[in-house]
Amino acid sequence: MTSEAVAAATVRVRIAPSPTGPLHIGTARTALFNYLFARRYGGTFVLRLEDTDVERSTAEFEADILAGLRWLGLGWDEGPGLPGEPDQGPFGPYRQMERLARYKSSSDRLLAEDKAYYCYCSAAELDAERKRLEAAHLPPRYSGRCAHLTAAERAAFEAEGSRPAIRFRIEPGIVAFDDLVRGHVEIDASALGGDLVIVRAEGTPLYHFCVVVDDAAMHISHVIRGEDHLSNTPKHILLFRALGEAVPLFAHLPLILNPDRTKMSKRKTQTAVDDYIHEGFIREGLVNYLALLGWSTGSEDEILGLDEIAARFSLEHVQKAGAVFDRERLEWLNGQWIRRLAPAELVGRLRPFVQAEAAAGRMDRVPADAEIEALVPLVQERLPVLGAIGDLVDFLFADRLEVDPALLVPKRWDAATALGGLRAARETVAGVDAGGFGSEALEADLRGLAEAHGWKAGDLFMAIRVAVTGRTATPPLFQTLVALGRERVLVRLDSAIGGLAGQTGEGG
RNA sequence: GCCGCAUUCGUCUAGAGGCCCAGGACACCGCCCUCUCAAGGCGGAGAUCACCGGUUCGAAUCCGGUAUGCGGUACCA
Repeated sequence: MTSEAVAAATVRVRIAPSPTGPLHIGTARTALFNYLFARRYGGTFVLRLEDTDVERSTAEFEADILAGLRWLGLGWDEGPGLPGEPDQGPFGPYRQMERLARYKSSSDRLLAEDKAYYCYCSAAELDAERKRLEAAHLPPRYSGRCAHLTAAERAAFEAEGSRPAIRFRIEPGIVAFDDLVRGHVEIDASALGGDLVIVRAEGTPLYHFCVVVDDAAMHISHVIRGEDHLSNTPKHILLFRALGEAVPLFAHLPLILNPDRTKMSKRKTQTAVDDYIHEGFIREGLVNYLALLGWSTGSEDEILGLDEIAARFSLEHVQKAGAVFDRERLEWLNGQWIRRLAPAELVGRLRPFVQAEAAAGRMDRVPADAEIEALVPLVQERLPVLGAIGDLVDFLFADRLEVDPALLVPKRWDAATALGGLRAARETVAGVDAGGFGSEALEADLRGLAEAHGWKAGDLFMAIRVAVTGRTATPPLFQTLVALGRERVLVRLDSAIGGLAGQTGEGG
C-alpha cells in the first residue's frame, strides 16, 4: 500500500492480548508494529483485553501486560483504565468480559437471520466424530447435524436439559483478501472445518466471534497481527460480512521463531518480557531489536530509537518469512543503547540492579547514586545488560572478599614470584600517601616496580587485580584501586599475601 | 490428512531484470590498540540467492512445477 492510500483513510489499529500469561515477546512485537503503524500514519492505537477464556485469565497477567507495554513506551490512545479507573476512549469498554451484552445482541441477530443456529452436540460426540474423520484421513469438519433442526427436535433437546452452543453457518465459496504483507490470499470456505462455534454452551462467546464484533465496533481499519492468524482470516471475513460490517484490511506479520524454526515458545526460548527486563535489557534495546525482527528500514541503518523507527515505518518492508529470535544480537543492540545513555540516566536504570545485588548478599551495602555515577565511566561500555553490573563492581561494596589463591598466580609466574610481587606492590602502594592516591601516580609507581624487578607489567597487574577484586576480568586496574581507596587496597593485599603464603607453606 | 504461507551467509537482513560471480549487521577467526575484560579500528572466512524448468540479449529479482519448513485445522486465544 502506498503511504498516500493509508493516509487517506482513518487509521485505527489495535493490540488485543489475552491475560492468560505474562506479556510475551511476540505480543510485544505485534503491539510495537501496531503502535508504529499508528504513529507513522497519524492513527489511533487501541488496546483491548481478550479475557473470555475465564479459566486461564487473571488480573495479575493483565497487570503484567499493561505494565510491560507501558515500560516499552507503547502507550495506547484508547483502552482499559487502571483498576478502579474508567476506560479511555469512545468505544469501550475495552475488556471483552465487560462487552458480553454486545456479543449477545450480535449472536441474537445472526440467529434471527438464520446465519447461525443452536447446536446441541456434546463434546463427546464431536470428539468421536473428529476421531472418526481423522482415522479415515479426512480433514476434521463439523457434520452440520444440528444445522437444520426442527422446532420439535430443539424442544426435545431442551427437555433433556442439554444446553446449546451457537454455530455460525460457513457458506461455501472462495474467500479472498489482499493481505498488506503477503498479497492476495484465497481460501476455500470448505476447508474451514464446517460451521463455527461462536458461543459456548455455557454462554460465553469465542475468540473468532469477539474479535470480529469488537474490531467492527471499535472501527478498526487495519488488523495487524501474527501469521498464525492468516488461516483464520476467512472466518473473520465471513463474520464481518454476516454482521453487515465493513471488512478491515489485514496485515499478517511473520512469526518469531525458536532456533529450530518452530513458533517461538516458552519451552525453547525465554518469552516473557518481564524476564528480559529483570536481566537488564533496556526498552531502547528491546524495542530496536523487536522492530528489526521482521522489518527493516530498507537501508543499512539499524540503531534506531522508537521515534526514528516510527518516522520510517511502513508495512512494505515487513518480511514475509519467520525470524529466529537471536539473543546475541539483542544483547549487542542493548549494549549499544546502554552506551548511549546519559550518565545520570544510567545511574537511575542501574539502581534496582545494584539493590538486587545487595539483597542477594553480594554487596554489604547499597552504594549511593553519586558513588555509582562515579563508576559509570568504568562500566558503561562493559554492560551488555544492566544485570551485569554486579560482576563489575560488587567487590567495591563488599566488606570481605573471597579470593581463590590459584588465581593470584599469573600464568607466566609461579607462586613464589606472585608472593614476592604482591609484597613489593603492597610496599609501593603503602608508599603513596592518601593525598597522592591517584590512578596516574599508582600506574607510574607500579610500572616502575615491575621494571625494576624485570617483571612483565601485565603479570604484576594481574596479581594485584585478583588480590583486590577476586576476579581476573575487571574495570581498569588503577581506577579500580582509586575507587577502592588506599586503606582497603592495603588490607586486601595483606590478605592475599597471607593466603598465598599459607599456600606455599611459607609463614606470613 | 486437508488448507494456507514461506524459502538470500549459522542468525537478522539489503536487494523490486543489467549497479550483484550478491551489500550490511550479530556471531566466528585473525591483526591493531591494550594492565585484564570490554569498547573501538582494520582484515578474513561464510550464500552455487531451496531445487528444476521456462520467459529474456540478460533473473536473486518475472512465470510454472518440485522439495523442504512452518502455521492453521478446538465449545484456546
